[in-house]
Amino acid sequence: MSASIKDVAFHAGVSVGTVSNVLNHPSRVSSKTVKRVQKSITELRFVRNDAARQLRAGESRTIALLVFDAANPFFTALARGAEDAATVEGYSVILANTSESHEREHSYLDLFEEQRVRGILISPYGEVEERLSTLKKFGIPSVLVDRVSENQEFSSVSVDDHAGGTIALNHLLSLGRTRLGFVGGPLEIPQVADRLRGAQDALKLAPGATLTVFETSATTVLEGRQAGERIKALSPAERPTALFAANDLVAIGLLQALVATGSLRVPDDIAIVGYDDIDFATSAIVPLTSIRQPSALMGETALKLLREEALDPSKKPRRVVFQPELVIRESA
Amino acid sequence: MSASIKDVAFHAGVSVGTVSNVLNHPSRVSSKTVKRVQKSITELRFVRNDAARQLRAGESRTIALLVFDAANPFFTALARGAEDAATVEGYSVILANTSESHEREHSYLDLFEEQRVRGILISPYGEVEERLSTLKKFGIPSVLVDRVSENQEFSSVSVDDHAGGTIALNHLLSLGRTRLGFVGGPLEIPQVADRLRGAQDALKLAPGATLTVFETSATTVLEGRQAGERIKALSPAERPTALFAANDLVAIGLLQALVATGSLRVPDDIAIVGYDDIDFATSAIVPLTSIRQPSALMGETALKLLREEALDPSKKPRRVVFQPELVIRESA
DNA sequence: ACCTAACTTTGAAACGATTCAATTTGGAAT
DNA sequence: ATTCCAAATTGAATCGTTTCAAAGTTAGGT
Repeated sequence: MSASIKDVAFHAGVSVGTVSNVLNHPSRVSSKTVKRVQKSITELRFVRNDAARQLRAGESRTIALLVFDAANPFFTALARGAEDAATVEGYSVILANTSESHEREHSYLDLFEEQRVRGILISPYGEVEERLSTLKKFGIPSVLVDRVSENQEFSSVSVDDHAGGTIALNHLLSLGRTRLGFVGGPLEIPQVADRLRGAQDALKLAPGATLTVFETSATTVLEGRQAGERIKALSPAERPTALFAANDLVAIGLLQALVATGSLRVPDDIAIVGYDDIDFATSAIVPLTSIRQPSALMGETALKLLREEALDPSKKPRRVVFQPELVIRESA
Repeated sequence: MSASIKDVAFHAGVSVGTVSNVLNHPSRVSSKTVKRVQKSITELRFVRNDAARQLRAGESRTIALLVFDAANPFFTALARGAEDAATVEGYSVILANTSESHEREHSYLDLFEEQRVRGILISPYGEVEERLSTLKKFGIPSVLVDRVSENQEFSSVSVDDHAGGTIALNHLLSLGRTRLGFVGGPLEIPQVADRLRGAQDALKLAPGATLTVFETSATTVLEGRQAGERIKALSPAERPTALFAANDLVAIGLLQALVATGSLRVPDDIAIVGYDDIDFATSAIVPLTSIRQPSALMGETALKLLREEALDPSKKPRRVVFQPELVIRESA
């Protein structure tokens, strides 16, 4: 169908080796020949066959990014960071969406192995470390994203949720609020638990301040709104004057319950800090103060770690932990 | 590094041809041999090298899906539909994100051509039909998604926005409202214009009803809120009693302006219909009545059209247009 | 004019799978 | 025991690249 390197060689009157050199090591070829070959390439619309190149070279130039929820803004930002970094290195990133399915997670890993991708960036949904471990033995390294490796076998890029909790609480304390509340759950989710612990640890340094936990069964807008109703029903004396929500969705739910019906003012009566700094945070009824994770930077870093492992498979895994950042808007 | 078909053949004491047959045409091989070979395959952890297979077979089993905004819930749903359909056919889908960059759009098309993907599903960002046309000549078919082909050269899957507008307006009329408003813009965006025209055409059949257009400069929450402020400032006599928003983001902005400050009730004073039925529609302050597009079905259909073209490249392009659907919640 | 060193170009081998014509095997029928 | 046929198996050729040792070319110094 399309022209091969042989056709180009014939058309330009040189050998296939020379054409290949024009493609991969132009400095080895005289500039006159380079020009002639390139002319043939455009005339014949030659496009390198990646399968053949990869077969011979033994390694591909694609990196796979496997996430369990491609719709999550955090992951799309991360993907963009990884893609940018990959482009610089001459790699391309293909994105695959687990869609929170164990089966899909495995079948994509199978596909990537057949394709002999250069490496895998993965935000694991199920238990895959063992599988990744065999892949590593066969020359396909992985880097974990937004999750640390249980057995230290893999490099990882994550965010310090404990620090995020501390930052959020300190901000609320700095506003002079002392009757505080944490809204979110379930507390089994590591991220939620870490954020709460970070807040509690910050509290220890603030004598006189209290932190009540309002646990929810999920971190959704709906659960946030229900928690908000509970809080609104409290007497002014026991009602917290500041809330730290486990994520922005919960915070938006809180806003809806507290503000929409007009009974309380944010931040005057109750200050609110969210987490994640999603796009909707800016356009909430009251623009939301939130904790931002450096998602694009995380993607970029994950790619760099992957490249390190690809170059030297015996390299000791590195664990990179990013610090979150406070973004102040109007809600606190 | 990893075992090849030759290693498996040696280990099982058969020829490479037999191993290949076990992999691709098991019926041609005696069951005794099949078993023995499969044992060797698992013992050696043999995994087919896709590059070699593809080189020899001349065609890949991957389909590329290229969208300009992977974060848009509409596209992720569409992607899922396409993936499901692909799995059934034995194909896999890789997702690439243009990120609203012309350069990226082109470089991904280059990559796909090098990889000789089996076909491309694309929601074009820039002017790419010419490029797709050459790809088609070289055996890589494309199907346009959420956009129709200008020169009829490609199959496409889209949604009837005109009908969506009609459905929305008829619903508002059926609630007995006669002073209506359309909020959204810019009107140069084909989707927005079609929705408005659909609404205007429905209006013609309802004597006595009027439709005022409140144009915005973008379809965002912020613009929706500003439009809402303008509408709130109108005298009760001229204020519409029902609004049709060009999309859910605008509708959410309207809700914020009208409801959050407590002066008007939705739907009692003003009914609101959105468009797209995004996740946030359910969790808006007042759960939003909206127009849903069958995103997953669209992905599935796009994949089927692509397969048709892949099997018979001379096939005439087909244009599939889906009908949107009204989802009634509380806002109207 | 000749030698050398540096630079160019060549062409065959290799990557790992699939295909298919040719060969071998195993039974059934005689 | 012999013949014959279908079923099973073999192995060489092939896909399009890259690599690299070997051969060829050029120019500079004497």
